[in-house]
Amino acid sequence: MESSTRRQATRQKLYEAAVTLIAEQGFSATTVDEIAERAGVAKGTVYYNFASKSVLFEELLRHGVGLLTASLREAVEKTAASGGSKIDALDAMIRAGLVFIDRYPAFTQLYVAELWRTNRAWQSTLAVVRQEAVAVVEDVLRDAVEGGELSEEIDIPLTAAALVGMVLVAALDWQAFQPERSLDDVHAALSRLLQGRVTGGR
Amino acid sequence: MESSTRRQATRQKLYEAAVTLIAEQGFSATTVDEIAERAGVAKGTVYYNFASKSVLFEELLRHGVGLLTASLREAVEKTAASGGSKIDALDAMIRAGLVFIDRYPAFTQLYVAELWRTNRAWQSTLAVVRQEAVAVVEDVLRDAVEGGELSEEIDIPLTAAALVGMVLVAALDWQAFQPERSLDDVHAALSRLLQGRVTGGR
DNA sequence: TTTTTTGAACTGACTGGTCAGTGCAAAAGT
DNA sequence: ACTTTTGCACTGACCAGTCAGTTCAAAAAA
Repeated sequence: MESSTRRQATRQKLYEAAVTLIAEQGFSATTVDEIAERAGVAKGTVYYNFASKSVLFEELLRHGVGLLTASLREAVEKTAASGGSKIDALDAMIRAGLVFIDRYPAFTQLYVAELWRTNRAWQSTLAVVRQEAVAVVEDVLRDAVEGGELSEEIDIPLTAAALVGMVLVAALDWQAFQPERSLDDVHAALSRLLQGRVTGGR
Repeated sequence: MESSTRRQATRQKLYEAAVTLIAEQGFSATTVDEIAERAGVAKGTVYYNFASKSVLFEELLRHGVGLLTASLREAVEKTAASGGSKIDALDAMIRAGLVFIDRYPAFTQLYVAELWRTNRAWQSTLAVVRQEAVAVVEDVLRDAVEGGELSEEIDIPLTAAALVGMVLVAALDWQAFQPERSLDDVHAALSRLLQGRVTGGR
């Protein structure tokens, strides 16, 4: 419907306004009035589209992680389609992660800031979407072990977490403290670490 | 004398109260009343000891990162004293980082949540203490390159950031989503990644 | 007509920060 | 010895301001 797309557009504007404000200030410090103003809509519109400030935030989280997950999956599929190894798929995911963070730095920032918090209303939502994203990495690691590309000794959940952390923190640090570097620089450094070309690797 | 230690003890109690509350709820969502109550002092005492809620938080950040930095440095020195290589020093720092996060999970959580935020009062403070901590890692990497243990091609700032991220995220994920794992498990997984024993490493 | 948005007024709960006053141990005064 | 003063550390009621959420009549799309 036409009506549906109009609402959709309004919601999108609210997402974009909320994500930057919350990334900068945090959830509690961001007021609904600010979000409405930045989105260029009336306050009433916020409450017409979302039941509450928390609900807006939760849907924003789902929306954002959905984009990331799709992007990671796409990277894996493309690698497979062009006959790459599982290690190539891991490398492609690193790049996809960097591109995502480069495109949506505010979302990433906010995600990291909230992920490990406890006692928050959206904690369970967050645990679910996190698992969806991490699972993509874990699946590739698992396939790589089964295919003999990786040692059977590796600890899949922990290694996946470490890889995600490597990308996440390197990218955020890049944006915040070394913005002059290029995406390729960052990718090269991470790739090197992944492939054991930092510490000799025997 | 006596008075000074009394103040010190009160400030310590306030740090401990603030760190868990802010880690759970975030800075803005945590009220000064809550901090005072958890510390077992009156609200006025908070303002007797700290100029404002923000100042309390800033000093808390300095205090905590100071502990971490000291711990990392100690790990490096011990390795050097027992004749270990620079790679051994890196590994020892990984463990020291894990031990720190295990001991002060709330602080770590709060640090990560605030580190990449912009437009916050304590942003500059945070940039300074971050650099102090990261510099310890960078120094070891630099020594390792000079000593020929690491390739000259590695990008020291980016690799340092990636290593820190690897430890940080793996540890927080361990605490939040896989608490049944042991510190040794996590250390082993990270060690393997560092030493290129995940992706064959040729 | 129906859906969506507007925008301003209002409420009630909550919060950072203030300040006059309390308790008390050590120093000063006698 | 004993009284008085000093000032540090702490207290908690209080205030002025803020914010999420509500309401609603009217306008603007579609």
